[in-house]
Amino acid sequence: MESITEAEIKIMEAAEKVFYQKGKNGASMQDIADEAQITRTSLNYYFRTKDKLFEAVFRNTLSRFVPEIARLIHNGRSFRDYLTQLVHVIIDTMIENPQIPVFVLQELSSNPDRMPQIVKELGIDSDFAIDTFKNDEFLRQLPVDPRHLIMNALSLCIFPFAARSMILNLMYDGNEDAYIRAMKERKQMVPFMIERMINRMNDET
Amino acid sequence: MESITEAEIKIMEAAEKVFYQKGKNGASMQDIADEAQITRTSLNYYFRTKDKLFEAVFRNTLSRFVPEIARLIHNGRSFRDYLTQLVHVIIDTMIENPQIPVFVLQELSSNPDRMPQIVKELGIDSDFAIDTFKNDEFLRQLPVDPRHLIMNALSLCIFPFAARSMILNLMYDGNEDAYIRAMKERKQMVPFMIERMINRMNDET
DNA sequence: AAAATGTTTGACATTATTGTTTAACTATTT
DNA sequence: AAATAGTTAAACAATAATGTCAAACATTTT
Repeated sequence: MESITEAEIKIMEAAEKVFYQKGKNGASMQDIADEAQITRTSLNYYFRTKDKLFEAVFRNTLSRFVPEIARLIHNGRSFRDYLTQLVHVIIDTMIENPQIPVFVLQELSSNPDRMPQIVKELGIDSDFAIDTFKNDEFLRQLPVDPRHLIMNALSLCIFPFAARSMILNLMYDGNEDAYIRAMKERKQMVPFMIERMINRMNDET
Repeated sequence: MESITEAEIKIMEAAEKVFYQKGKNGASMQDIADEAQITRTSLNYYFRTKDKLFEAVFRNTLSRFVPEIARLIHNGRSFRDYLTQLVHVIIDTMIENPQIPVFVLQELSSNPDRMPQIVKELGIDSDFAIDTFKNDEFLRQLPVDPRHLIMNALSLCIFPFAARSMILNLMYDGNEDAYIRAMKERKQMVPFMIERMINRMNDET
């Protein structure tokens, strides 16, 4: 019976906190053990190596939103609907955990293979997704490359969290509530922009 | 006579390469010494500590685009012009050095104080910039919060480089030329979108 | 309660990393 | 060429970090 014990949960929470804050290499096993209030030896007992622990935390992080996105893709809704829903899932997740973007981007950049692997395991088959988009009649008649549309949606959702400290301090004067409020506004604004983008492009090109 | 020697340049180049690749904590002084083909002791001779070396590399990175942006702000052009130029500066810089976004965002997140400090030294006075925007008549009559506009412009420019490996592999099949071409397209597309954003918002709200 | 299983701890071994010192070496100045 | 300043390198010291082991301890099963 392989079930997740209380201790493991406590460790994962501590590890997540420390990894988010200090990054994979900046965090030591001792830091994490301290945060979890156990000895470092116990940490090794549960997760054997730092890399295994990191992988567990990373997978856990991705599992907060990747399965939802997988469902969106496989539900076969229209591209418009898909983008709108995607925006909501992403922004809601990031409001809960603003450090995710840097954490994920950092790992993606220093180890480009791990993430695609896990994403696949969590239910997103990139080939399937690409095929779906390629066969969407709506997309086929769009004068704008849908890849730009997807990039735009992701950019507009994720970047403001990736650059959180700068934006918070420079634009919102360190007022966290104002910052969060702005991020929530974006849940409406981004789909609106995407929509307008598609229409205008249709009009003018 | 404090001038930059050839050795220092060689070291900075090596350090930049290694820091970009492995991050501040992932990179060791030995890694950098190897890359620069000198002994680690020489490295310490020139830069004394790892943190000083990192700071030098970080400042050097910022100096590639921050002064240009500072000039844009102080030239007192209209907000529209400013955003358009900003987009060009950023995308051009990132095409030259796609690893900058993750490098900077990582440091910004783990050490939020260093960057604002250096940015100021490189000529951007954030208070001045904010005042300028606050007094722009065009902005005052806009129905959309200009902070969102700035966030949007930055997001659309920077994120596609921050998530480079994912976008390259999933959307452009690993074809670097196609990826670069797409990024160049965005130099036109992003200002166009910002423009449309402003107009449509005016029309409909 | 004896046995078996699971968990915690302290001690250990190993390696990686950083920064310093001292001596050798090189180039430049006087 | 003697002296000076600048550079390199080997050796050293100190610490930090990882992973393993065996013994102690606790909990559950038989």
